Amino acid sequence: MLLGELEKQVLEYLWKNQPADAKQVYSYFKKSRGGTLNTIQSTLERLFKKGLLSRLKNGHAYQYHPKVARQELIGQLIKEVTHDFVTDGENSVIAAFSSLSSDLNEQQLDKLEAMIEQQRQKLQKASIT
Amino acid sequence: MLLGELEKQVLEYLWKNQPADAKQVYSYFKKSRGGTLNTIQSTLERLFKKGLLSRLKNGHAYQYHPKVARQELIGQLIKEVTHDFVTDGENSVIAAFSSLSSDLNEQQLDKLEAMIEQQRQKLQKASIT
DNA sequence: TTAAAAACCGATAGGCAATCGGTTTTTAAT
DNA sequence: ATTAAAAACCGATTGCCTATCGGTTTTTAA
Repeated sequence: MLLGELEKQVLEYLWKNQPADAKQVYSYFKKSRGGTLNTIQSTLERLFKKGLLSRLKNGHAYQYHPKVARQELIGQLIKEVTHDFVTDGENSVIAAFSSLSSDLNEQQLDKLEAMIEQQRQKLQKASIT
Repeated sequence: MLLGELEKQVLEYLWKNQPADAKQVYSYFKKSRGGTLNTIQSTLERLFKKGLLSRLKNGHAYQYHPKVARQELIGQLIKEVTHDFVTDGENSVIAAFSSLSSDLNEQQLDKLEAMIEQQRQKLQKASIT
């Protein structure tokens, strides 16, 4: 899934201000980047079609809600972008790690290990069931 | 950096058969997907412009070499695709992990921990110097 | 010197984000 | 009910990029 620049920015906005209608989103971007309400509307429409937003009529205007969380989207994007290069049983995270491990400092390594531990717990519980 | 389908496939080929000239690459793809030599040539040209390949004249034809390793490219792509969504001091790997950890089984967690340990060693050595 | 091989150039098709004018539909106020 | 405003909806355009390929120029080797 390719996300345009405006799409990304609108997503960010919605993660912080949810829900919002086109007008609200527009009033936020108007200052910084101009454009028309219509542009925001079709951007929201595109994000909706991509399944990244849900929407409900509230009065006359749609209220848009993010349908995926930031982390979730990041994960999805990583999977997509790596998919063709990640072979056999290799996992994207493993691939990501071996590519990017040199960017990590000790605190981040600690954090990662803590998360691994968490995941181990989950697997443990699942295996008992 | 957006990579087209053919670009990805050509890259894969070059990682396995390096170096190669357009003709060689073409003779490989000819069977499976048809097309003309020219298509392969301009694909190689595009990859070259993107800095993913280097090339040297050998006789009359360019010899193309991958300039980035697979892991390296994966890392680069992940960074790009996550860049806009990864905030403050958060690292892409960390973000990736929290999104994708549930995909990992015990063996993979082991592997990841081993890699973390490796990275710790590196940091250790670097801090001594 | 010349024929073949390869690079180079240019054009076209197709896909997608961004943009925006104009039309239709919906809503709410009179 | 009527109508004016608001919002959705539609369609067209621009710009960027990959893929594709015909044709021309350059290079090389016989």
